[in-house]
Amino acid sequence: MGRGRVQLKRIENKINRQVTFSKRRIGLLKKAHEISVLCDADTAVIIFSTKGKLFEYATDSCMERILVRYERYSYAEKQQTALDPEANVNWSLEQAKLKARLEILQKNQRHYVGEDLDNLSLKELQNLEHQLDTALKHIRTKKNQLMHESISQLQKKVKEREKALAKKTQIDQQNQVPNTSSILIPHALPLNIGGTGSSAIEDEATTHRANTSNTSALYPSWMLCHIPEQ
Amino acid sequence: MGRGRVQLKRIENKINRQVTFSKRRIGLLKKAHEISVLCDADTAVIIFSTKGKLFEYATDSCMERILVRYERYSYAEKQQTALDPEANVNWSLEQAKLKARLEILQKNQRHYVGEDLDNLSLKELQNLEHQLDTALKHIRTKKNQLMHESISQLQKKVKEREKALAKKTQIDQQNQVPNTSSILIPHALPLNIGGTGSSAIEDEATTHRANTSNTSALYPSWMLCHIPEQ
DNA sequence: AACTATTCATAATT
DNA sequence: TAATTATGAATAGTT
Repeated sequence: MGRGRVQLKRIENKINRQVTFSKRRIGLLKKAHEISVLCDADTAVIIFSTKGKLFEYATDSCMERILVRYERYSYAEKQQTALDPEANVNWSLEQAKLKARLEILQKNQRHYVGEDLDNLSLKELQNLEHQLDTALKHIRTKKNQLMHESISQLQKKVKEREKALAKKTQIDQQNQVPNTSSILIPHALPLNIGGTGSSAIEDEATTHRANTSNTSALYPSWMLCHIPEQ
Repeated sequence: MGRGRVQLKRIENKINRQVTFSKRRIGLLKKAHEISVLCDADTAVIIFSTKGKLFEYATDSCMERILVRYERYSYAEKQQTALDPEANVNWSLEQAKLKARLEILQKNQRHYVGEDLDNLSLKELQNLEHQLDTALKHIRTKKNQLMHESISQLQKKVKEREKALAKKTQIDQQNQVPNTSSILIPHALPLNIGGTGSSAIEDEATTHRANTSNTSALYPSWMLCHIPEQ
């Protein structure tokens, strides 16, 4: 990368090594974060510089959780881990971190339902507004999609019934039973599946705007972490 | 990288996610090795796939050494002593509960930002829509309130300055220095305070954000640790 | 699994 | 120390 190919051996020039370390460290942590988010992976990176300074990344900012998971994974080979006093420490740390995260999430949650707004700045309020606006657009898009699907299905059913009735009528007539007075002719269904008082058409207009809007870079990425699928 | 820009969010397509995971996993481990060799750093990478499979890299292939070093480095945070085994059980139970709550909250959180909507029913979508709609109203009310407050303050300041200038002018005239041509007469502020769309204040905030943080849009905040290495 | 068209990362340079 | 730039690497989408 950069000017010229790079040899995979220790950079002897101290300055260059330091500079390269800084750059690559950032790159490595960034990529760890990316695979974590993109691929739903639990990732931890630990880097000690030559001088012993620590840099780290962990999915959800919770290194201990991943390290515990790591230790547990290789538990089969080391039966002692569970009895190790240090494991206890890890547990309590994990506990504290979980609680902290819970609190943050709960606080955010309240913001998302429009509560506890008093301590927010104008800028924060604007961010929140934008975020919810975007979310609403997504939701309405999805809702519309579902409604259209269900309408299509209903219409399909109606047509089927219409056909069946027509056929039956024909048969009845052939059988010289010309009693058609009781045949029910289906009409178009009176569909008015509105959302929050707004009409479907209005929603659709909103939807189109949603499709073109940019949603990335709005949320703090940690808060959006997915639920592990296992 | 590759065809088109990639946005930092979970890849929903399972196949694509799996493929990307394989590729990026290799890339990440390779880069970990490179920084390790080039910059003489002690590096460890742990990756759990969605399905729980473990992948790892450690300088000199000795993960335990690095993990021990890590624990030692952050030992200051863990002053807690070992607990009796009974407490341990309770803790793990507590842990499980916390995690369950966290997962629920996280799932909700995603809904609140308009993601992961695929498994929701029409009714759930409508509820969500209503909830967010209400929240948005609260938020906008609060925002408007804040903006009005700040406007009042600004107008107050303007008036004060107006007064001061008027006074000074008077004094100048009394002192036979009739130079009033350069006096700036403040006008009413051009205020255009809308709800959602494009208010002057909103635009200004946005502009400011763009100017000051064009790098932090690219890198998550944790990555922007500008502490130079000692 | 192999192949590009692109974007990204970064070594060298300023 | 911080930008800029030329260049090699990584990789998303495709076959």
